[in-house]
Amino acid sequence: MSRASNRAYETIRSMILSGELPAGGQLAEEALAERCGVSRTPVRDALRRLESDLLVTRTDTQRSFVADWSLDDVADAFELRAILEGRAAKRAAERMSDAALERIRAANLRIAQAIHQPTPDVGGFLDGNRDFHSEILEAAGSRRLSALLSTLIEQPVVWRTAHHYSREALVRSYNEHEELIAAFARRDGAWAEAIMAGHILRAYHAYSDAHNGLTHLDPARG
Amino acid sequence: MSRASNRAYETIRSMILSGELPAGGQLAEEALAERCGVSRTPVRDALRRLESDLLVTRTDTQRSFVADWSLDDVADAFELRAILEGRAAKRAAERMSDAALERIRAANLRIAQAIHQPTPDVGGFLDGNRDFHSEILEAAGSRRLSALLSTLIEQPVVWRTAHHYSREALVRSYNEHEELIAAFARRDGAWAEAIMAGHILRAYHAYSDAHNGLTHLDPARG
DNA sequence: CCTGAGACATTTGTATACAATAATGTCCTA
DNA sequence: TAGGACATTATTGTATACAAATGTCTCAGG
Repeated sequence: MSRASNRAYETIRSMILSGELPAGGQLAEEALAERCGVSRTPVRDALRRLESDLLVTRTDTQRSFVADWSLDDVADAFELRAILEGRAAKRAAERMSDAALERIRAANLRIAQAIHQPTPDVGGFLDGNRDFHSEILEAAGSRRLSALLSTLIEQPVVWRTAHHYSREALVRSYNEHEELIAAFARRDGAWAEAIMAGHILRAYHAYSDAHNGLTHLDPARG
Repeated sequence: MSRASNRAYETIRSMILSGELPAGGQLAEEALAERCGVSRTPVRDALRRLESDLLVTRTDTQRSFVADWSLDDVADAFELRAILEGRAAKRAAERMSDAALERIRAANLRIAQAIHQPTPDVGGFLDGNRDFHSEILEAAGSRRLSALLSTLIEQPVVWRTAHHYSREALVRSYNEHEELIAAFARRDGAWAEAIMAGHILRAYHAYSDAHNGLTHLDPARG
């Protein structure tokens, strides 16, 4: 599944995450093939992968649609993330190498730099954030946990609203990361687990609040 | 992915679970296609699904192999199952309909009948057990939780050793199910969660004990 | 106006051929 | 004999054609 298949996967995935393909919309293989510039074979491959990511659903008659996330689904996903990423943080704290700890520190440093621009660099924040969390997952050393979490971390609704976070919210996130680092430095699994769970659930409520007031979403960042 | 694809999936899956395809063995698409009596296309489909079930792994160069489960992997999987199925039991208890409760009772009744044969009907036990747990998952009403757990419930090593459970072990399992039913009947989520977590972890240790002494596995049941 | 049967269009499933890539073996050189 | 470049073989990736299934529309009959 090298070039064409990955291309189809990335293309379709980003079209879903960006909202270019609307939630609930049907995904016809041939149309996607044309848009991606490949044949149907790699597109089918990509749809399978996206289905296991839960970004795509299939009817009983094998038609594919962009997954439609209800508010309950989002809450559900965050709750599970809190449990599983808490678990990951605990394991990570208990078995973290000094080198891994340094990489995690470095990731949060990049986050700090992204935040303290004249206008916060949200893209940079998201990159750093992804690195931060994936380093922890790596340190946890459980392939299974990684596999389970991979289906929970990418959520279209969240992705699309990330740009609306205020600088204050970004700073709060940074501070929680610092606290996590302190827990890791002390190899305190229980502490790390508690902070991580809180971190995820706070993020959920930030998302949730933003969606109670905002019915229209301004695509401009900042 | 109707007939041929499902057939390939079921065939390969059962060959893996039964041990006919040895752990670590390579899975060449064409060879599998021939054994399944279909072309490579549905086989590739099946391999993808099996990969997301973690029954198959792929190298960085896209060669497929039967997943090789280390003891740590098994422990890991059981631990996650305990957490997630505990969660499912809690949610189920909190929102269970009377009808669902009845179906769960019925499943455990089938288990009782399977156990109390002259020689215990292990196949019947496994069927009832699967129904019991999947009814709970259904009642929990979280598609995400179901999706996550589906990758954890089928484990080749466990599957292959199920036939070695003593009648006593089967009865213990039945009794724990009865206790779960009591928790459901009272809609006590915390109780249900605790029992379920214990139930899964006990099953893990039963498996683990069986594998400390047994290096050779007798295929005969009973 | 509703309903259902049937023709037609659309979409997905499978087989096959060929291209691209990875693994393996061979032979030459140092 | 060890090691490396090259040829050979095996395996996977992609495109395409066609088969099967599903969805849609029309129109007759009530």
